[in-house]
Amino acid sequence: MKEKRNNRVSSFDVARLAGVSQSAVSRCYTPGASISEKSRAKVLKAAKELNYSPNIIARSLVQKTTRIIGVVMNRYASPFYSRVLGEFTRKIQEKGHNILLMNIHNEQGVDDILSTALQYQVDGLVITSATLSSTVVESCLQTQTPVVLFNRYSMHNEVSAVYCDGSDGGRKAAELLLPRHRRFACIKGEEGSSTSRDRSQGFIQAIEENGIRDYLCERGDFTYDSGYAAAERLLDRKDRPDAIFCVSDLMALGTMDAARHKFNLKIPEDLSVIGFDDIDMASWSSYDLTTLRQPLITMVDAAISQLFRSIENLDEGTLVRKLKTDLITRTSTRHSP
Amino acid sequence: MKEKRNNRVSSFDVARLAGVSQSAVSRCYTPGASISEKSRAKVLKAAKELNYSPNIIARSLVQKTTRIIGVVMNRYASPFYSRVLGEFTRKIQEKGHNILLMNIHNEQGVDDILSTALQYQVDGLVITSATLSSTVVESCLQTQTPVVLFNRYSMHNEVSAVYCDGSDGGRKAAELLLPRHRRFACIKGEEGSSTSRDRSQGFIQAIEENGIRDYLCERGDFTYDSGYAAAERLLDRKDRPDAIFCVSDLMALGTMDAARHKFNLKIPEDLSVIGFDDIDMASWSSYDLTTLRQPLITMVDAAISQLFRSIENLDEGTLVRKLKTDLITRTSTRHSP
DNA sequence: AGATAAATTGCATACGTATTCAAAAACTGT
DNA sequence: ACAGTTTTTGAATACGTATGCAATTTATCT
Repeated sequence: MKEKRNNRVSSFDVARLAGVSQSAVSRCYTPGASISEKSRAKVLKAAKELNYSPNIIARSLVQKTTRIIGVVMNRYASPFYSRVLGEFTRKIQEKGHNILLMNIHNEQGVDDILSTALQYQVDGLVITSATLSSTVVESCLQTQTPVVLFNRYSMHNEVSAVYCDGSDGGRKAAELLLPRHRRFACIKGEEGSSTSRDRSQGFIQAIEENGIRDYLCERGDFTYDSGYAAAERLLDRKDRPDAIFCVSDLMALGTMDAARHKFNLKIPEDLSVIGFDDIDMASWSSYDLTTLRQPLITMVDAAISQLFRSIENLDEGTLVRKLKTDLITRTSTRHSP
Repeated sequence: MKEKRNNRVSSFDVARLAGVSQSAVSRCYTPGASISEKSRAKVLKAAKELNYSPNIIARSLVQKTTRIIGVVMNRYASPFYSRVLGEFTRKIQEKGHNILLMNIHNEQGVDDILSTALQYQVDGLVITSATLSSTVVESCLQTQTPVVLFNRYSMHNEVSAVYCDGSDGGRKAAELLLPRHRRFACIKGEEGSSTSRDRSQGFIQAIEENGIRDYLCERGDFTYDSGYAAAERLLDRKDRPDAIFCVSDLMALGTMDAARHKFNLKIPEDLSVIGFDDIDMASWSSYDLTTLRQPLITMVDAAISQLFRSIENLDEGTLVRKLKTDLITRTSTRHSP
């Protein structure tokens, strides 16, 4: 079976029909190339007749540029990352490039995925969900493929990155809660997650600096359900917390639902909850969640412009940009006005 | 500036280092090709030393297959479509293919987007958010690019499609609500949306068949905010409805929040709300929304397997699959047990 | 018109791989 | 050891485009 389709029309076909050379038809599709109006007209007419359009794969081979950006993600079921992806595609398409979307399922397949991205000769790489092995970094350097990490950063600054200061965000959360609460808790994400680590560390450090040592910690995996479950464990205790910081909004929403519907607690009277991200749902009136907003648009802008600077002028160095979160106070927390 | 990078290592480089021909190194990466263990070892050693891996773009040119599937979407901020996208990427990657993600912003740019997808010589096309112009259909036929529409269908069955029976879903919603309610309303999506049209028609037809004529209609755009706003308009009336069918869950959630927090209504005592999709949030305990579940996994499976059947064996015809929704009854509606 | 400059054209080649084909090498059984 | 068979090999070519270059045409100016 599987007959190869050789019925694609090539530039030679339209050249023959138009009575010009193949070069001419190519030049017709190359902005700024030297071609007379007369030939252009003939070519376009023939092209339309045959329904021709240039084969980008072949073009990429000779031009050594595919106009493809690899975007590596995982869990974009998450509202935050699904908006991030939306912004990236919008911006990248605006720049006349296209997106090879690569999903990472288990952290161990990362190298394979990135290597196939490189095999597709992508012009650049956006990575939101993986730490790069040194092998991969080396491959990117060798092939001179610009890379920008999004909400990740590498310890040694050998690759560009844009991310949010999670530690500072956690600290802001603590500072908001400290005055009016007594028993603090934190719901973190997976052990290996750097974002979870930074955010919770900032929070914990700040409350420890205020002499508080007996705070509680639970772990989730950034999902609503895991937040709900973690909250159940916390609120079941007799020394239940009266303030919970969740390292993601989704877990915070789960926490609120557990508190209200399973434990019949009033928010914020009995319990303050604070999240991280500022996803759409945080502002829904059922939740009205106080949270640390990641400046999503700014972050994507920064990542994209850094990436394209590197693409257009390869000898530029790496750049790491750390942005601050904005504290968005809503009614899920008790706090001074 | 913009120096072309000619430092990529090619099969010739590793051939030279390994002391074999370029053909040999190519065969090393072609499963089933005829090559001795001895040469293979030499090649792999050299390849590793030079950190070589084959250029898929060049390979695609000769093999006439890119192993790329174009996926065309819009508004994947929406939880439903972001899960759809997640499933598609997972399945497509499992099959050893990759995804060219194309976002549609305004319905008029569709042709451009699809035509660039074709220029990239994609092996197949999944389209979730656009109706195809006849020009595009023709291009796909000419290039023999398999296409499958997702939650869209074309009137003339000339292209494969997988979608959900929206009309039947709307009817089920009506049947659930009819016994215990008196004033019905429907919140639709944009005028041009076929999914909105089917779902609302099914609903309206069913209640009309029961002799009810004075139902209300409002329009949103599938978002939470638009659902909230539409509900405000409905609930502000003195003849306010006691049952609202929304053609998407997100609008239903907005409706619930408006009812509860702006109008202080009890759900379901004062108002029943029913949605469509069964997104994650529908089952959150703050909402517990009755809804019509689209069998997302089944739908994606069907779409993928149809697509790959066409890819592997081009002479297969088109196939249209219409699936049924499942009514998921939760506590946002009054209904018989 | 003629000389010169400028724009256009087609030829040939390169991009990096897969693959056909004929030649060479490695086996097989006697 | 030898003819016959199978496996492996490298040279040559194709894929569809862009582009450097020399040749040709067209425009410009006196």
